[in-house]
Amino acid sequence: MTVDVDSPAESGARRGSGAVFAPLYRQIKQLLVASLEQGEWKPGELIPSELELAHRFQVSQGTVRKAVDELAAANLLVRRQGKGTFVATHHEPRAQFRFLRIVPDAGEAVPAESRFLECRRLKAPAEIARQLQLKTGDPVVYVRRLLFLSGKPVVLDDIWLPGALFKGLTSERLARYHGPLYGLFESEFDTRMIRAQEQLRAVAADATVARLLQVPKDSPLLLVDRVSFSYGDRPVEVRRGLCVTTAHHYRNALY
Amino acid sequence: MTVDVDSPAESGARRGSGAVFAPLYRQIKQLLVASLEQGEWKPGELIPSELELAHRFQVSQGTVRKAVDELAAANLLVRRQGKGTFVATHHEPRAQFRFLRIVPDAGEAVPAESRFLECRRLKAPAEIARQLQLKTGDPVVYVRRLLFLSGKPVVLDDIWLPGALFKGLTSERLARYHGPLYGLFESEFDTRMIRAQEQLRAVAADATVARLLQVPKDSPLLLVDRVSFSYGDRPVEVRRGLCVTTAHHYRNALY
DNA sequence: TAGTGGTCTAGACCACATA
DNA sequence: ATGTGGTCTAGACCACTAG
Repeated sequence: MTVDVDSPAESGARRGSGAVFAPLYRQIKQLLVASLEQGEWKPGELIPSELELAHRFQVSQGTVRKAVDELAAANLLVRRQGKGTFVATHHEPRAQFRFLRIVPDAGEAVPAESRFLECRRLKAPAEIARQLQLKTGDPVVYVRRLLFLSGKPVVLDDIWLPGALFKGLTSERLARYHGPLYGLFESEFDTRMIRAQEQLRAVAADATVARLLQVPKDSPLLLVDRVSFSYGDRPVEVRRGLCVTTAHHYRNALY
Repeated sequence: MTVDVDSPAESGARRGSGAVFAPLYRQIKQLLVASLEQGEWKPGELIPSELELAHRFQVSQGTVRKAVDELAAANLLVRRQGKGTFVATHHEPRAQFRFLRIVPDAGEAVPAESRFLECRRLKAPAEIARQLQLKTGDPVVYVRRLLFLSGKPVVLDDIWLPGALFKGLTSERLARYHGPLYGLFESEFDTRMIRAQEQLRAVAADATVARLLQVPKDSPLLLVDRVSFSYGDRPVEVRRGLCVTTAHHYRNALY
């Protein structure tokens, strides 16, 4: 399910040898991930057919299929019968709500609208640096934005990104863009968010936050601390969201 | 992934006919779920081998394998190489943390301890009845309990269960039991929780809750509204948890 | 040694999309 | 008509478990 880096993974595809540390299809999977990471196929693009990949890697179609199956289950690839297999993208509407879990209590989920309040470079505080696997003081981009749902401010996000990856990111660039933030990141900065880990807590609104979210001071807010990862489990975003949950909630499914 | 009820599902397993509404392996899957639901194999028990099931259903081993794969992915079955395939159970430690998402900010997840405050029968309020797909006034069992982590009260749960399914459930029965609640439900009441849907919000503690959780009145608490489902997407539990998130948090993974 | 799930293959046919 | 993924089969062999 996850994007494991679970073995040395030789390139030689020998059948059932025993000297190989991972099953063939896992090796194929890692080769495909490597191609995705290196940008051989961009988000939204068609990848080669199963038969073509089978020839390339000198394995049977069934083995490629199993590798692709796992990548599709992990939302890295999307299969479309009759058309082919595509690299998943944060631009397709289907992917919108994978990382946006705040939905209205009643009615349909509505596309969110962003207002960017701040965007500036700064030296990473210790805690942020740790989470991004950087050194304290390394350059990071800091973004503060308000998320509006049905015209009401609902979420205040503070976002930290590694400066090295997001060089051209500015207030103007953000203001011009409309759509999911992760879409922008993948199109303009070659950084694709694959998975994220979140910690949720309830906190009281301080004066500044209360003003921005138009709620009374000390109102209970849902705090969502997120670290997002790209290929190879590299952390590439720290996000701290404060959500008003009077008319919205965070939805989750347990299996 | 989910336990779909996605077709009329004939029992006849004819190969690639076209008159059949679901692929063979989906039909097999539904037949397996039916056997689980009817208790042919109990939680923790070994189910027949793939070859045996293939003979029973008159399909190839590969088709059974695909059906079992999906059921294992949905956590209904557990495969153990060399031993066989087992019915998943809430008793095995592996399953504990699937439905308990509250973990300490630091240190390892510790087994939770329950103190039951109340357990009584009552007529279902409208909202609870709706969520349990009962009629208002139908009998339900109401349970209130405190969850302790490392000796501290952390979660106050209010739980509603269909009275028809939980006839013998009493305070004494609960007090005697140690372990996960869903383990008790599956062993003693033949009701297995398969999946759940949650809504999270931040709220302020009222006087009663504050006293029970040993926090100041109006402290921000994490409210977790859960509906749990058994086989066939039958709702069988409504749970409303209030969590102190000063030293703990709700953890979640996004893919 | 025997039985189980796990991997891999090769080939057939179906369902869907496009030209 | 062609090419894609989706399903199904049959058979071989591997890895793990237990008697």
